Amino acid sequence: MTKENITIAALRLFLLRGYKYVSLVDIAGEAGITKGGIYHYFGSKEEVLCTALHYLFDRFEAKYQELFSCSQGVREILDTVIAEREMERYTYQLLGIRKGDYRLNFAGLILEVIQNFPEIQGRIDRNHALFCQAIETKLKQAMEQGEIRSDLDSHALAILILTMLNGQNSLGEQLNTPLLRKQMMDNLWQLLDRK
Amino acid sequence: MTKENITIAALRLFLLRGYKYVSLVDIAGEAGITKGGIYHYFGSKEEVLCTALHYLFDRFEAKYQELFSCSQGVREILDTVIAEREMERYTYQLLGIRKGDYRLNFAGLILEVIQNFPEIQGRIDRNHALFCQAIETKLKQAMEQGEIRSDLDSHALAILILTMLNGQNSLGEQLNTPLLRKQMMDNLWQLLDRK
Amino acid sequence: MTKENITIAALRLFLLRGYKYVSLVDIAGEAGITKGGIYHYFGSKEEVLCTALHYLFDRFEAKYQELFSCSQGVREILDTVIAEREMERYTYQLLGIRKGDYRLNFAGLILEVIQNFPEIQGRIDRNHALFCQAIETKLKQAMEQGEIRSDLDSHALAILILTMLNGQNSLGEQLNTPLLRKQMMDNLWQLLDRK
Amino acid sequence: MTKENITIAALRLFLLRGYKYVSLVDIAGEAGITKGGIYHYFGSKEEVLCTALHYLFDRFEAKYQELFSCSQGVREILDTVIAEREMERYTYQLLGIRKGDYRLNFAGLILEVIQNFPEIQGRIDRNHALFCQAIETKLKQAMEQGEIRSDLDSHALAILILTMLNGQNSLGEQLNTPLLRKQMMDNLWQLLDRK
DNA sequence: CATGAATGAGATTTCATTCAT
DNA sequence: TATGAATGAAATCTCATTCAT
Repeated sequence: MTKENITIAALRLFLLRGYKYVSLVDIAGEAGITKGGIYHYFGSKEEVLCTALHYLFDRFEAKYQELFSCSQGVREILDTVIAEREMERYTYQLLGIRKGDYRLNFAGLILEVIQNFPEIQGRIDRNHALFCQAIETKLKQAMEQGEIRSDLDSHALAILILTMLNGQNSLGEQLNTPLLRKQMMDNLWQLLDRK
Repeated sequence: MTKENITIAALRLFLLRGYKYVSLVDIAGEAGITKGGIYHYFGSKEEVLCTALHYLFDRFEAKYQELFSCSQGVREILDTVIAEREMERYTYQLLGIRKGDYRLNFAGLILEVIQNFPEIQGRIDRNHALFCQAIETKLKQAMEQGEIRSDLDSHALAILILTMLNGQNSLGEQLNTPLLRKQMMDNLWQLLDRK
Repeated sequence: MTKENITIAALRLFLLRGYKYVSLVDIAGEAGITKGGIYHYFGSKEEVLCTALHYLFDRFEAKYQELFSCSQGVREILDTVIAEREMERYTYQLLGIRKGDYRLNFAGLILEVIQNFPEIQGRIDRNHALFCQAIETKLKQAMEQGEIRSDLDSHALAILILTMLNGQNSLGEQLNTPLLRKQMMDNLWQLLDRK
Repeated sequence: MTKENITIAALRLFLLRGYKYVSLVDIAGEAGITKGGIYHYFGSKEEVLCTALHYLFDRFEAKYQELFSCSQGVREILDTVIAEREMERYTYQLLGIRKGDYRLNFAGLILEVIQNFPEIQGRIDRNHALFCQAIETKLKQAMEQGEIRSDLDSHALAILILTMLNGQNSLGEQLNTPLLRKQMMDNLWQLLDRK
């Protein structure tokens, strides 16, 4: 219970500011305990990071399955993921925060971690791979059922979609509005649509 | 002269490891002076960061102009930028390093800065905006000249391209190979091509 | 029962690493309980130390009596104590360890305690005094019976022997071999021998 | 200058209380600077310890040479070293303290270090070896010149003397008085004297 | 009896910053 | 200009101790 509190508090702060900008005092305060208490559950700050990211990825990966193996059409799913930023919404819900309160930065944390904590790289890569796989499977289905055009490479398409999702995080607020996301999605659909 | 040395040394290290993972001792060492000396040219570490980023963006923005206002066709330009990662290559050249030596992480630095240094956000947004503008102008031209289809919104397209570029940075090595980048580019062209 | 377990576990670790290098978690682990449990039997870590040392000294002092009041000649007893390091052997047996497993450092623990825990100094001094007394009594007997020369001061001799025993502990392995100990003993006998 | 100040301050405190009982704040205070300043000269607390011990041993070893290669007779030298505790007196002088101010515990520090800092063990062993060598050489000379009896093993004798010196440190004040030390020395001379 | 959660004081270490020279 | 000494705040981490259960 307390361990999960700490994990979630840490995750919230790491996503908000980045690993190096969050101190154990911050985490302890957010989790409602004291600094030393964290060491009852974790051996080091880095272990908190690992646990937090594994926690997040476990849930993300279940969420990917749920999203892409449902019976909805590809268009609806992509709308949910790209235009409505479902993963971001889900993260807020997971961490128990309302969207207006904080501005999370998932991509930033991942990039910080990738550069400086080699031992978590494997998990990040696996997460990316699972996400691609989920999209790709759905795309293949859709191609077989004539829902989208079938002369494109489904693997490359899946990566393109992942790339777009990651790229959205780097944009400032002016370039990341609901309207613009919807237009990007429309463009993507122009590409996929079977005419 | 010394100031530019420091700026470039700092930029190299910031891109390599992220702002918080680089100390002034590191920068001084890389620039061939001592820690105290940095304070002759800069008032604080944050000022070094600002200067370095402005330095980089100044050159980036000139580079955008050069890339997108040349007489080449859109396809060739996008190939250069997306598949061949021209901006990355250019950064290496600017900092006097060979590509094999280091692995830069532009997106990571930007996201770190966006989260924690509000005063540089403006410049980042401007940089994004200028990049979009350059693409957009080129796209409009191409539409007028019948080089690409003209029924798409050029602004949204430009943002889509920027998003893809940013997103590439977040991918691990397995998902960011020359071949995959080429396939992504092919997919993009399927969308743009006037059939 | 449990209390003696803890006492012995603590003694083992203190002798092995020194008081400050042993944590209550270590002791609890060695004793097969948890940290909190120690506080049922002891009021503080320092109390564990005191108890452990008193435990050791109680047995040491009984051992001195046994060694020096037996009917063996002085030479044999000194051989046992100096050349064969009987007290060390006895300590291993007391703590239930085989000699190869660990390398105890009795002198180190005593010196650490002497410097930093004044309240146990009395017991250490008493232990030294009892040891001296036991030797001295035996020496006097041997002088009366013409076993050793009788023109030396028995008190000073006893202290000299104690000093040698203490000093052996400080030596590295190269200067503390069975052969060298035997030679030291021979030299000592040259001094004592009635010619 | 400052570095030597820190080294000496640290040495003083380490000898007084033991490594683990001395904090960097203590050392900094004793040296007249602040905690952080120590890291200008030393990479870690352990490095301070190493430097301090090497500093001490360098001077000790020079002192051994001086003591044992002078033209005085063996008896006088041993009196100086054993009965008058010359090395202790010299240590006080080296660290700039008067004997009454502190009670140094050289043997305790050495034993703590031997157990817990393997990388300095070599130096300690070398120090012991050099000390033995110096005594042994002097003893051999004295045997040749008929100053002491020549039928004893000079190496074993040297170790016996070293052992006595080390052992003295472990004794409480009641067993380590000038008078008792003098008597121990007399006993030793009974052994060495050519009759 | 015993556990495990939690605290809080203190330890080592890092590092941006200042300043005399 | 530039250096190197020094500071001080803050970060990570350790651990004896307390206490509810």
